[in-house]
Amino acid sequence: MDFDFLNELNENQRAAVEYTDGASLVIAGAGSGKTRVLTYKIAFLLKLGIHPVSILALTFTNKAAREMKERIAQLVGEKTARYLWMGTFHAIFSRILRVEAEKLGYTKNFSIYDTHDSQSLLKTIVKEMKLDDKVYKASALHSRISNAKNNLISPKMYAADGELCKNDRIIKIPDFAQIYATYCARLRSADAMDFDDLLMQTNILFRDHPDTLAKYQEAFKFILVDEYQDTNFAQYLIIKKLAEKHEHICVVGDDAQSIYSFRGANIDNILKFKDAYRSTKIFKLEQNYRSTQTIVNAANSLIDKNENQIPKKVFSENPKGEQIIVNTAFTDIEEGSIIANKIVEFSEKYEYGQIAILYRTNAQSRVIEDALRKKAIPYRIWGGLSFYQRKEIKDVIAYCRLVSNHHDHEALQRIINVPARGIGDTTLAKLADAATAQSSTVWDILLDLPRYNLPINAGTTQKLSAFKEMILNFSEKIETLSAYKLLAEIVKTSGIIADTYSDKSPESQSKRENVEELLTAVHQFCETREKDNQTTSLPEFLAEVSLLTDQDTDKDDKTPKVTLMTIHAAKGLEFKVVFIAGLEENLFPSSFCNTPREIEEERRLLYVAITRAEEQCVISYAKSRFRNGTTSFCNPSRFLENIDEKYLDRESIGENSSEFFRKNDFWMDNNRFVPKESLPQNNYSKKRLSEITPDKTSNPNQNSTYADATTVKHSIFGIGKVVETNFEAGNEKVIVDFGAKGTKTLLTKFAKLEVIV
DNA sequence: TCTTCATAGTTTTTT
DNA sequence: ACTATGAAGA
Repeated sequence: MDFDFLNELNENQRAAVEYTDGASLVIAGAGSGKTRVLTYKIAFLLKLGIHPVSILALTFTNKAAREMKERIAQLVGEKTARYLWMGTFHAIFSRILRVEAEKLGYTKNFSIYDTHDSQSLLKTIVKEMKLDDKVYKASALHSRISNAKNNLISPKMYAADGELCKNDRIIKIPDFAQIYATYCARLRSADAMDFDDLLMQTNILFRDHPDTLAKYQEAFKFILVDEYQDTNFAQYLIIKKLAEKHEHICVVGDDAQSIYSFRGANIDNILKFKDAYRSTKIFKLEQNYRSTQTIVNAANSLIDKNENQIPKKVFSENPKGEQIIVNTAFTDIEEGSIIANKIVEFSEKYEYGQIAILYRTNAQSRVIEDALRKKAIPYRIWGGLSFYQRKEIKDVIAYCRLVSNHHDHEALQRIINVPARGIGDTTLAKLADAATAQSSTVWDILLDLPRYNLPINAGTTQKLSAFKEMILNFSEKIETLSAYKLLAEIVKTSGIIADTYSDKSPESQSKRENVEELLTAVHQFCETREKDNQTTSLPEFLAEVSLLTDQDTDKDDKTPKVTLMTIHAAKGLEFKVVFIAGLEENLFPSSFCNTPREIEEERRLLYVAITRAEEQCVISYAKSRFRNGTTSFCNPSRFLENIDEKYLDRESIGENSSEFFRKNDFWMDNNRFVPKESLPQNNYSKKRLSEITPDKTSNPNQNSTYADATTVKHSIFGIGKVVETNFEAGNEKVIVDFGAKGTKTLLTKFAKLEVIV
């Protein structure tokens, strides 16, 4: 047998890979080849003859699962790798829950409520209970419920817990337990689970059905868990139960990279792993292959300031490398410009694709984007508003959900009047009230509308009936049509995007394209499943798509681009050059942090950010920043003091900031400081000025960001030349000649144009 | 009932 | 800045 690939591992890595006797904990420092150990271990097991379906490998994101599967496929072949149980906790256990749904009182087509659905449901409940929605905020309630579920506290247990209820009274939400109970009841009647249910219901399944548990214990001979430091109690317990029989469990993680406690992740899971599994053997991977010595040492000097951690000494034998550059900017806008300039400088040595800009919050991306666009630096953003969160996509998905599960109330509520068909809020409220009164669902009311004698006029009754018939008609085709064909029919006959055909605005255009993109995705789904001789019904597509929240749009554009993303999203990735922006108090660490424990997590977050860099790391902060509608002054982050000064190179202090401040040479525009000259070739001051005092009589081009005849690139239309620009109601419009693709009018705030130099 | 306009409230990180 | 809700007009 061919085990040559093991030679690519160092001694510790290899030991971890080859150990298959009992439980093992792999403590893997940043860049120490954690993923490699995991993939090779799975490949090793497969080559030993273990059948892929008896290996369960759990990852933190869909992307991680996908990539790991690809790498394993390279080692053992695609045909074998395909059968691995590999995916996120949520994806894997939703699969199992669909199979076992009836045991828990759900159907196999249960809906999955996303965060938005959950909060919308909570709002309804708060309203129904006539509580103050300012005291009972949906987001706060939801995170509380999420917390409870992740700790496996059911509504009953919650209500019975004196401590918890007393605490609720103290923070003035005494009715929380009741809300929680109603929320769960509503989910159940809608035949829906929220994200946290996927873990909680799995636990209930395993608790109440020992035979089922035994079946999966037997099935999964080997269990591997990636990013174990970020598991919560519900996940811990699922693993514990599944692994009980064979204790062939291997978890990999790094306590120094635990950054998801806000989601219930419990760092104790990794710190106390050896207490949970008595046979535990611990492997430590301490050699960092990714980064320069300077970067590793700087990161170490930072993380040393944390009290709670497993002792380890990560080291690098790579070249010493450059120092970490620290830049100070006067404003957030200038920060963006400094970063853009630096990228231009680096671009002689590095490709854009090797550069990443990381930040604490998504909101920070905007100014950076602006700066990059000015310099014509191509970039792509990860996260933010993802494809599946767009209105039109959510609408289409809601149709699918209602078609496969008539009791999905959030879906029904969303689309009963999309497109407008004369069924307004009042009518829906009448239906919903009746449903609550009958303790059934709106759909049940619709099925037998005349019987309930609701005060709804004949016209509306007719419309409701038509809607019901339409959905029923779709539902009838679930078995006979593929997901693609059915979805195409839904899009066509429901008229969701009908109005966008008559409208030539870029918004409608992009709506249509997004829906078409979704159709392409379904098409691909069907094709792949057909190849594997699997069925391709709509509910099956839905089951997959409900958990595909982000970053599935890897449009295979070949052009190298600078990557922008939050640090959380960057976990597990690496880049030659990493910029970390916004190192300011109240931003990083976030102002939401109060306890030392929370500060430690933020410090770990910066540790994660720094250790993404292979060769160059550039940190920056601004002295003033536009946030929440106002400009506020900020102080440099305390974490800057935490990094040993000898690894830092503080550049360009005051070079073009404080001086300008002194000279008063900046615009104070809408409470925002805009340095006049600090940005090379910038048009900000002009642009801003034009926005305050739109002057239609003057030549509009003078105010524009895009001069006439500028060559620009549009993601869809390609390369074109600017013909005309103007401002209308503060919106910048450009007319661009795309040659063969025609001349288009674009709103610059929607169309992301790149300036081509 | 739908559309438009105005106002208010809110912004950490994600499956 | 941006969205989400509410009020007024069509």
